[in-house]
Amino acid sequence: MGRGKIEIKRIDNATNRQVTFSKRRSGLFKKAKELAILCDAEVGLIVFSSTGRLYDFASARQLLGQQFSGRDVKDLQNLEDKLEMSLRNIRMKKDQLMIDQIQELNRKGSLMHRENLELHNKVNLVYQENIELQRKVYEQGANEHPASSTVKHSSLDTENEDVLVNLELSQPRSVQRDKSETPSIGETFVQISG
Amino acid sequence: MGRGKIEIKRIDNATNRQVTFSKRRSGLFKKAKELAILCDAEVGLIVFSSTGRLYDFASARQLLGQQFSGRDVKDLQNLEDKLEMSLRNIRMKKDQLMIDQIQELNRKGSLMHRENLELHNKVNLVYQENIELQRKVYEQGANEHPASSTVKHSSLDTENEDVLVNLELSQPRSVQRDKSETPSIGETFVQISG
DNA sequence: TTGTCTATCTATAAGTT
DNA sequence: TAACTTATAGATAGACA
Repeated sequence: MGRGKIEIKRIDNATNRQVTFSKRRSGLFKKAKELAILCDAEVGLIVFSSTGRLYDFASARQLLGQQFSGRDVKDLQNLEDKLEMSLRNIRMKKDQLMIDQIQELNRKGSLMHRENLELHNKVNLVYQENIELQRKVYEQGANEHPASSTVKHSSLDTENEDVLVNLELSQPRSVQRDKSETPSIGETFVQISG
Repeated sequence: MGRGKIEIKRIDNATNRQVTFSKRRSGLFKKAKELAILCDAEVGLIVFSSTGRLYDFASARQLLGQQFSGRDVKDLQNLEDKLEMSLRNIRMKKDQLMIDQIQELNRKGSLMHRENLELHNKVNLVYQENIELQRKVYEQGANEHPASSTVKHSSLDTENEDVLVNLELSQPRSVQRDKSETPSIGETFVQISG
């Protein structure tokens, strides 16, 4: 229904596909609503785009199953079975997703922990170096300007254990990255839901 | 989209409504399928006519929820909740329907039982009458043709209890009647599913 | 009822902004 | 990218078989 006739097969061009999806989806929902009104029918429609977005419609402002006076037991049993199977599938998928994400979080957590240990060692080294430098500066200063010794100890002057704990508990920056992108060390956080 | 434009409101004429339902339903399902194919989307469509007939379509030959790699946990939780509520509603409706039908069966069963008792009494009466008649015939025959006494006892010549049991266990004729029609006594059977 | 016909209305593909 | 435009394909209301 347009300038040209199109074959009914997956549209290759992603942009065209998205545009057509948007147009046809709104057309479909419109027609579903019209059918419900014109013919006094119950209509339920659910659409997932290929990118995972959800669109749905149910006539009569009520969930499936709130008015089935006309249905017989066999039909209802059938519907119940289908819904139960869908429910099982969705639960499984959801559980798997959560398990995956927990594993991923654990993996990245342990990476971060290793990174923290390394940073801790680095800090320790720099700290020792610093003390050494300060000592030298102090000795030099004592020789040349005995009265102007003002180089203070920095905040690094704490227990090593404290430094490590602070690093582990630090808040992640807000992340919204493509999953396929390889995260650099120090950006290993995962969001549970979108 | 036809000879005239129509307003989107319930079609009053039942015949027109049915015809329009049939046409538009097939159009809707066609478009749902096209959307699924053209745009690589998951589409689920379910329609109940006002007379209670069910039509449905789900893309990709699988039940809702068998391929949701792209979905996040929040969406799936949402879907799970909706399906669970639908399931509860359908179960309740089904259970109520079955309870109603069991009650109806009990009611009609007790009617039948009463009817059987009455029939039993009637049979008893007729049987006694029969015995009386046979006796008279025998006495008459003995007077006129002593050698030709051939009137036999019929199959009614059984224990009363047996007669009653047989009546209660008799097979119903096949019934497919409108529920609103008042059944005559002796046709009080109910079908569980259509 | 169920299908066919066809004038007319609607949806939309491709193009434009 | 999203919103308009427009020519054309597609859907369908009403009539009839």
